[in-house]
Amino acid sequence: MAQQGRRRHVSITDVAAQAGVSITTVSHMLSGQRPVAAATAARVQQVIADLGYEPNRLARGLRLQRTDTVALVIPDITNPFYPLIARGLQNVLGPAGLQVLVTSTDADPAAEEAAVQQMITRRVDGLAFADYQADHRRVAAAAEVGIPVVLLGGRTTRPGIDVVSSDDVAGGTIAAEYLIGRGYQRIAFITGAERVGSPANRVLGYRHALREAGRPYAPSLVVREEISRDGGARAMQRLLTLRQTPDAVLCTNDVVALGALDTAKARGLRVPEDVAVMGFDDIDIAALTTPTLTTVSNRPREQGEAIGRLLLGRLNGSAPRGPQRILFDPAVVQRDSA
Amino acid sequence: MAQQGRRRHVSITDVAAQAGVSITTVSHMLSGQRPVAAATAARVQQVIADLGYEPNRLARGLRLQRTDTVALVIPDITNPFYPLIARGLQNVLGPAGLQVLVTSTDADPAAEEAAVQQMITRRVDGLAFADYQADHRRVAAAAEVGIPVVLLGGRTTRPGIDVVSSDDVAGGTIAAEYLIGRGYQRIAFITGAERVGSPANRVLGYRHALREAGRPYAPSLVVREEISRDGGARAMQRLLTLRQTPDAVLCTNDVVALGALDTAKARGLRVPEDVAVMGFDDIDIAALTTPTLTTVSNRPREQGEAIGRLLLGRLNGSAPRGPQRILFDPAVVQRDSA
DNA sequence: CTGTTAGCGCCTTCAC
DNA sequence: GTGAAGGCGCTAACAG
Repeated sequence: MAQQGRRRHVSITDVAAQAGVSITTVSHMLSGQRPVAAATAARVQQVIADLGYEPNRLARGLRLQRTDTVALVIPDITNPFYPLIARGLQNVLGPAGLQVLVTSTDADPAAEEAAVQQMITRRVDGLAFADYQADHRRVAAAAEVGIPVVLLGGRTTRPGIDVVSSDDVAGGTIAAEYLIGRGYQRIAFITGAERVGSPANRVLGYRHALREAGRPYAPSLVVREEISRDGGARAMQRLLTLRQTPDAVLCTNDVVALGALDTAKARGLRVPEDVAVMGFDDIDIAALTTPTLTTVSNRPREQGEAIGRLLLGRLNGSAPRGPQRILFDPAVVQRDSA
Repeated sequence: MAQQGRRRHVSITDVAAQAGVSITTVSHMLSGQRPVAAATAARVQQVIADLGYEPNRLARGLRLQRTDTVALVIPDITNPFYPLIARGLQNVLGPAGLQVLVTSTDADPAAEEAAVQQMITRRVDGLAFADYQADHRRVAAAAEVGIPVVLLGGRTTRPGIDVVSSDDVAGGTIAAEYLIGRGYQRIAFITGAERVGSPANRVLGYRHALREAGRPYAPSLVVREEISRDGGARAMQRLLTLRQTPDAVLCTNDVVALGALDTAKARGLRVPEDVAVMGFDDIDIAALTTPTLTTVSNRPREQGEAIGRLLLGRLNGSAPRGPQRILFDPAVVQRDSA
C-alpha cells in the first residue's frame, strides 16, 4: 500500500546487496553494455521488481554529463499557439527519450533571463526559446556554455543558435493580398509596439503587398498595442474613431483578432459585412468563433517538430557546423470573418 | 562570443582554484550558510562572474535528495483547460523556487504510466496528475515511493494522494437550479457515455435539482454522446426529434455546447428564446460565441493554484497527516444563451 | 573565518 | 563472467 511518510528511494546498491552481486553487474544488466549470466540476470531482475527499484537520473546525469532534458521557454502557455509548439516538440523528442521542460515567462525580460539561467543550472541538453521579439541576446548565456539553442521566430542566426520561424514577411504579404483580392479598400493592421520580431515583419509584408497593388500606405491604419486580447480590443476601438474607418483589419495574431472581434461585436458591427477581421496563427479557437476567423496558418505543431529535429541533430552531432534556419511558408485559411 | 562546440561547464572546483580558496568557502558564500570574510566574498564573486559559473543542480539534487521540481502530467496540453491549470500551478510554485515539468499523455494509459515512472526516476519532489477518469491507480507507484501526489478531478483520496476537483455534483445542481429559476420547463442534458467521472456527476447534480424542485425526471431528456463539438451537434439533433422538445439544454462542457449551438443555428432556432443552451467550464470561447454562452465556471487557474499549495504544504511538512481533498464551488456565469 | 572529507547514486575503466 | 574503485559536482559535518 501507499506510504504516508517520506521513504528513502532504493538505490542500485540496495539491489546489488539483495541480489548478492556487485553494483557493476546490476548496472550492466540494466544497460546491456556487457553480457551477464542468464541466472544472475534473472535474479537481479527479480530483486529489482521486488524492491521497486527506479534508477536515479540525477546520478546518471551527473556521471554522463547529459540529462536527456530539453527546455522550452515561451511567453504564455495560455496562448494556444504555444501548447501546439510544445506538442510538436514533444512529438519528436519523446520517442528519442527526451523530456521537455516547459516554462512561461509572460514576456517579462527578467523572467526570461531567470528561466534561461535556471535551465543552465539544470544542465538541459538543449533549449528552445520564444519571445515576441525573438531576441537572440536572451539566450546568449546558454549558447555560450555550449547548450544548443533554437530560437522560435528569430530572423538571424548566431553561432550556436538555430532559428525556426514562419516566414512572417510572406505571411503579411499573402494576408494583405487576400484582402485586396476580396475587394477591401481600407485595410488596417493591429500590431505590437516593438519594431522587430514577427509582428513587425508581418507589417513589412503587408506594406509590400499594398505597394505591389498600387495602394497607398496610410500610417494611421497601423496601430500598435499590447499583444493580447485586450490590446486587440483597444486597438479596434481606436481604429473606429478614425474619420475614415477601415473595412478590413489584419491582426498580428489570432488572440489579438479575438479582441478586435470583441469590440466589433460590442459596437454592433457585422463581421465581415461592416468590417472584416483576419488573424495569424490559426489556433483552434479560430474555427470556433462566430463568425469563424479567417487567418494565416503558421503550422505551430510542425514548427515545434522542426525545433525538435534541429535539437536532435545537434545532440547526436549529425547537424552541420554552422547555424541553421528553417522557414515555414504561411498559407491563408479562409473562413467567414474576411 | 558564443561557442560552436561543446564546452565543459565550470564547476565549483574551478571557482575555488581560481579564487584561491576551498570549495567549502565558495559553497557557503553562495548559500549564505555561514559567514565569509568580506574580502574573500568579493574575490569569489568576481571569479564567479569572470568564469560565468552556474551551479549544477543535478549534483546539488543528488546531495540534498531534493530537486525543486514538480511534475504536471495532463491528458492534453492543447485543451485550453490544462494550460490554465499549469499557469496556476506555476504561479504558486515559481515563487517558492520550484520548477514545473509538464507532460501530455493523450489520455493513453501506457503513456500515463511511462510519464509517472519517468518522473520517479527524475526524483521530482511532487506530482500533479490529471486524466479524464481521475484514476488513483495511475499514480500509485509515485505515492508508494513517498512522492506527494495531487490528483486533479479525483473523487476519493488515498494515503499519500490528495485531491483537487471542481464539485461536479454541485455544478450540475446549480446549473439546473439556474435554469429552473429562469422559468424553463423541459430541461435536457447532453453528457458523455461513461457512467463515472465529471460528466456523470454533473448529471447527478441535475437530477438532484429536479427532485428538489418537484420536477419529474425524464430519461429521454438525457442524451449520451461523444464529448466533442460534433457530438453536441448530434445530440441536439436527437433532442429536436422528440415529440416534446426541450426548452433548455445543459451540455456537459462548453465545447459540447458549441455543437448544440451549431444545430440550433442550422435549424433556425433562436437562442435562448426558442431553446436555451448552457455549458460547463467557462473556457475563453464561451464569451465569443453568438449568443455568448452561459456556463458554469470551474476556475482552472485557481485549481492549479490549489494543487500548488497542497504540494507546498506536503514539501515543507506543514500539511496534516491524512490525505486532503479540495473541492471548488462552481458558479454560474450568466451570459446570453440561457 | 576557513579547510578536509565523506558521501549522494551511477557508469566505466581496469583488473581478475 | 564478475568486481573494485574512481569520480561527476555539490553540501555539511567535523576540525582547526
